[in-house]
Amino acid sequence: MARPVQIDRSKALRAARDIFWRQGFTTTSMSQLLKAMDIGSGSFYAAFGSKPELFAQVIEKYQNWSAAQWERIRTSRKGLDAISEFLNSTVVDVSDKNRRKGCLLVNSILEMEGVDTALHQQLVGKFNGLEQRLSVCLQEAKDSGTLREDLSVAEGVGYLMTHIYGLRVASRAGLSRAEARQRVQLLIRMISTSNTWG
Amino acid sequence: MARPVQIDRSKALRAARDIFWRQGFTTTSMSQLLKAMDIGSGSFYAAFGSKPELFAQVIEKYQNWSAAQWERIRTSRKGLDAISEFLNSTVVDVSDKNRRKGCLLVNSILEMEGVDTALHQQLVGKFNGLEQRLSVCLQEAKDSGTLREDLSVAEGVGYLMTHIYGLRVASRAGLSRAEARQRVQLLIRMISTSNTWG
DNA sequence: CCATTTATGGAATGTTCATTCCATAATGGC
DNA sequence: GCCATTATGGAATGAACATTCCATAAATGG
Repeated sequence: MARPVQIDRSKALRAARDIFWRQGFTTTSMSQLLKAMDIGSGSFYAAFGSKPELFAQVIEKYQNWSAAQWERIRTSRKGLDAISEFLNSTVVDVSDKNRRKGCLLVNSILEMEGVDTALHQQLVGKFNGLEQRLSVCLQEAKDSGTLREDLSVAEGVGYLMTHIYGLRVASRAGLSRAEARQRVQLLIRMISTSNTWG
Repeated sequence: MARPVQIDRSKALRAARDIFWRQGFTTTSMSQLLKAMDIGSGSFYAAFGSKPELFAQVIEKYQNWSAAQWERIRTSRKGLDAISEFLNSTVVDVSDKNRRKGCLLVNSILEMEGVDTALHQQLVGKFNGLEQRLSVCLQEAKDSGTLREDLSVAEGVGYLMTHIYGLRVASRAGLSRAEARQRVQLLIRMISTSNTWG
C-alpha cells in the first residue's frame, strides 16, 4: 500500500557502531554518519530518532553481543580458563590490526564523563555485569585451588577489571595483538597458584 | 609605552587544563574555555594562538609536571618502592574526589585516536619516557631480589603500563581513591618476591 | 493504471562553533 | 596631560553542526 522500507537496519547499525567506535560520539558528525550508514537524513530520523538515540541503540547492541560471547565461553570453560579465554577473545576485537579501536564501552565512558552524566552512569552500569561474571569464575578457581592462595575473590575482581580497562586503552594507544596476548597470559599467570608454573 | 598584559598566564593555563581534563578537547567549546580562563577572545588569540595550540601547551605543561614529580620520588626511593610511591601519588590526582578526571594524557590519547593522528602519536610518545623509568626501577628490583623471580623486566613494564592505564580509566568510571590505593598495593604485591609476604 | 500512502535524500533552517575585527581601555614617554 | 602603542572583550563573521522540510520515488489496493 505504501513504499516499503529500503534500509537494512542491522547493516546500518553495524556501520554506525564502527564509526562511533573509531571516532567517538561527539567527533562523529551527522554527515559522516549518514555517509557511513549509506542512508539519507529523512530515513535516518524516521528509523533511529536522533543522533543520541542511535548511539544508545548501538551501545545496547554492542553490549548484548559482548554478553552473548561470554555465555558462549561459559558453556565450555570454568574458573581461570573462562577468564583467560574471555580476555583473549576481547583482545582480538580490541586490537583490530589497522584500526586500533579499543573498546566502545570504555571509550564512551571516558568521553561522556562530565559531558552527559546520565549516559555515563548507564555505561558504567554495563560493567557491573562483567564484574559479577568475573566474580563467579574466580570463586570457581578458588574452590578448585587454581587461584593464588593469598588472593581474595574481591581483590581478584578489582585486579582483573583494572587489566581489562588497561588492555583496551593500551590497544588504542598502539599495542599490537601479539603483545596484548602476552599481557593476558602474564596476568593470568600472576593470579594462578604458583605450583602451576613451578 | 603601551598597555601592559593583564593575563595571568599560568593561572589561565591551569584553568584550561582543568576544563580540558574534565571535558576533553573536542567537547570543550571556546565560550566555555574563555569563561573558565576568565579572559576575552582577543587576549586569548594574542596569548595562545588557537584552541589546538593552547591544548598543546597545556599537554606540555601537564607532562613536565608529571616528569618532575617522578624525579622528586626518585631522589629518595628505588626499585619497587619508587614505583609504588609513583602510583600512589598519581592515584591522588587521578581519583580527585568529586571530579573523577582520570588522566589528561590517557583521556586525550583515547579521544584523539582516529581524529588527529599527529597529536595522537605525540601523546603516545609521552608514555615512552614513563616506560623507560619503570624499566630502570624494575631492573633495580631484580638486582636487589625484590622482584618476583619468574618475572622479566620487560614483562613487568607491560604489566605496570596496563595497570597504570587501567587505574586511570577506572577512576574516571567512578573508582574511589581508597579502592584505587588498594589496587596499587595489590599490584605491587603481585610482582614482589613471595617471601616478602609469606 | 490511477490513487493513496509512506520512504527517501537533498535542500533549507536555525544554532553553535572557532576565529577575526574593532572601538575602547590602559599604560609609558614626552 | 597628551601621543603612541598595545591589550582587551564584545560584536561580527563564516563555516559546520544537528535537525526539519519537502518534492519526488516506490510500492499496493482498487
